[in-house]
Amino acid sequence: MVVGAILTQSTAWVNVARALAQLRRAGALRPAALAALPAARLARLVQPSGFFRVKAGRLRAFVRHLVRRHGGDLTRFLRRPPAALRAELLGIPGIGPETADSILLYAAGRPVFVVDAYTRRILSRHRIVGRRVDYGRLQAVFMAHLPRDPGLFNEYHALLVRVAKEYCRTRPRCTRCPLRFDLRGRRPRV
DNA sequence: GGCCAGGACACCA
DNA sequence: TGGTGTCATGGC
Repeated sequence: MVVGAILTQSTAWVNVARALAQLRRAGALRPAALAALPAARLARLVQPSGFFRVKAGRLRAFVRHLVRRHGGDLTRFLRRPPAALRAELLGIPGIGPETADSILLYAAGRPVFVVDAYTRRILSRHRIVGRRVDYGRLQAVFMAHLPRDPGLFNEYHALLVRVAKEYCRTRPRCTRCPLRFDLRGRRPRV
């Protein structure tokens, strides 16, 4: 889950799955094995997920931190109090708010709502928040109005992604699509 | 061949 | 503080 959270940065999950399959075949999904992998070899394994040199560096930064600070014990690391774990994750190069929260929710099972480009896009298009709302404020909208249930946050986020993807998939040539604008926050094309 | 995709970060004004 | 470029592959 941690590796997937890093590899999925600005990348469709189907390509992340390819990289994960290669890592699994190489026996490189355990912290010790990942830490022992030469940078060039790791980069080749994660190549299908794009930005492979950057992501290989980020994976290495994470496992280096895990080994140095927690003896490579991922379970112990993930059992840290959520606020402390989040702060620690944000201190690792290449892990920002969304990646940290993905690890908290999906790997550590903590009730943290993950805000991604789809979440921002849907809420801003419904005028629930402004286009330039910062990550923390958008996250607070969900955290303040939903029960703090990891399973609920997990499914809620998954449904937002599904709705957005399905809407666009069924209307590939719809230039007036209300959801279709640049995920990086630039102006809509419509 | 162009466009775009479930971020993070450095750099600049 | 906000805007922009960079990282890079793969599907359409």
